[in-house]
Amino acid sequence: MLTQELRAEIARAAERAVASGDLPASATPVPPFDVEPPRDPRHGDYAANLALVLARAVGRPPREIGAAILRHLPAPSELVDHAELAGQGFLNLTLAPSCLSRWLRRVHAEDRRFGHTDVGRGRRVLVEYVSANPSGPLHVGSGRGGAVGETVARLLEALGYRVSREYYVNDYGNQVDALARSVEARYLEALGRPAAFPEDGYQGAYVVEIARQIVREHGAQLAEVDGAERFSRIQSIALAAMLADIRNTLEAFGITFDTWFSERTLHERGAVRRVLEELRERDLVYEQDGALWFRATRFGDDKDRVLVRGDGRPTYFAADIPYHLDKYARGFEHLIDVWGVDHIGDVARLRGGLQALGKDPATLEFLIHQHVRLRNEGEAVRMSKRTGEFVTLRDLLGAVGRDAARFFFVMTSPGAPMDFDLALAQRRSADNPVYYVQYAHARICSILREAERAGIPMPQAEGTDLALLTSPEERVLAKRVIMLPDIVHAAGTRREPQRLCAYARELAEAFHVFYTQCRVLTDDATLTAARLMLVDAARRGLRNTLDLVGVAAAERM
RNA sequence: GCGCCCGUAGCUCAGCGGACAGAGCAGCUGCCUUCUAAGCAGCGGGUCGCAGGUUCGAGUCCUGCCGGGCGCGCCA
Repeated sequence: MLTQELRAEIARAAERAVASGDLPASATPVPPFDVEPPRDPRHGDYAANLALVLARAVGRPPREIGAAILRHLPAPSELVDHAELAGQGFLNLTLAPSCLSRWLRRVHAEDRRFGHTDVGRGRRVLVEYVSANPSGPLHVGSGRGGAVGETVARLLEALGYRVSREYYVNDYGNQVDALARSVEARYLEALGRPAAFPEDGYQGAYVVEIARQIVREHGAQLAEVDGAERFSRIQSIALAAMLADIRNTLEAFGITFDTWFSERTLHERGAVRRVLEELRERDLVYEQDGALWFRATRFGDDKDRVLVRGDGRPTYFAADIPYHLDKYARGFEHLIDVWGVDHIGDVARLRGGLQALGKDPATLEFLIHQHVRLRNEGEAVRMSKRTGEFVTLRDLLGAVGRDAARFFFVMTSPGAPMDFDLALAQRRSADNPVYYVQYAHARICSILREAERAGIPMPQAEGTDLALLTSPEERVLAKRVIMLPDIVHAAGTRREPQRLCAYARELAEAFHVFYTQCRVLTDDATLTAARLMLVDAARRGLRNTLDLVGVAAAERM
């Protein structure tokens, strides 16, 4: 990362200042400090706050410290053209032309890997997301979880982690039982037989559709078999149908999971029972009112939690503990659960359950995303899964397309509730920020096609004089492109995928401004070569950013 | 009542303890015989919910309050 190079350069200057007696020894070891682009372009390309950070420890005014560091900072150098002391003690740096050139060449050399780093060092991370109950089609809230989870997974891969994507299938318990009873009733109805539709049943048309599918494939045959057997067979058919639908929808959304983990298997192979026994041995459970309770309050939860109900059936929580133990057992060092806000109350108990069994809470992380409020021309769209009146993720994809949906879901902070206005997103117009970014990419591709048509060869990294790129528009574009590694690092380590969308927009803006000010294909062959390399670097930066968000980098629009 | 999250321009939202708080939309004004006008340039628009505190420095961190959302089940 460029900021790391600059940070190291400034830290070395501070060390030299200490060595020469210009700064007291208390300035070393050099503490962490920020190097970032200032808001005001008059403050240079990057600003460092080391002098301000050191003021307290050194006991001297920041400007005095900054002046001492500045005296030992070589400039002009290959990295920094010039540096100046400003404001309360900022060191404002202007990058050397050779620095921009070197990084632009790096963009070409690394191509699809530009922006990637290796802070993860191959550590294994499991990202679990979506994990919606297979009792109905995915709704738009799952779309947000999917987009956020997928982008976080891609960010972590770009940071050098080995990432696995997992969907936890709740194929056990009340909800899938209700699904099976609903399908069973519709099946019997379809055969013209009397059937009472269950009170807690799912009303949606998809239930009728699954019932029809069973009629097509099995006729009346299943109606003849014994009740328990029939229920079980219908349940597995219904489950398979729902999961196929969910999987297809997610694939259309650009998301593919490595693992679909079945909750049922945890019960069947005794993993739930073993965890209960272990908790009992450690005296972390007690019986009350016929139920088995976990002493969650010992681990920071605000009340104890039921593991086994009075009727002997384990709760969802009881299976969640062995599920997460299984993740660790499979070799993952760090777990990220991307959950909807409706599960926020379950975080403390799961954290407590795993802590009780010796797992380090720091290795289990929750990324909670808030609700999506659907709107149509500003008016709220009512949704209810039970009555079947809701907008599915598939509906959304059909209406606004995958690119707009992915970009919109990632664009806002996961922690803030978001409004998704269907009518607005359906208007395929400039209102939509995703087009602004895609359009920049398409324009670059158009220039490259035009260059090819005119027989202008793509410049080679060696022999192209990038020092010709001196106008403000060219420098801003170059600087934005080479920021990508820092952006990916911040977005990934802080789990703030929305930074990618903000950056994509800024990079596109820098290109559009450049485009209106600077002509790429000119009679000047050396300038043309330099600008071709610049826009080709911008193309790679935009494409790599959009790849992380899951949005297509359109070559024509 | 308790817990978590959110309060930033008319609307939807960005904003990494740093310098004069930004974008898009909406409104108004200009710019296409030249690589895509899905673009660019400009004009307006703010007590960053309120009050304290920490800090050289707070929209950002801490505390309290106000407003909103979600959760607080032997549902998932």
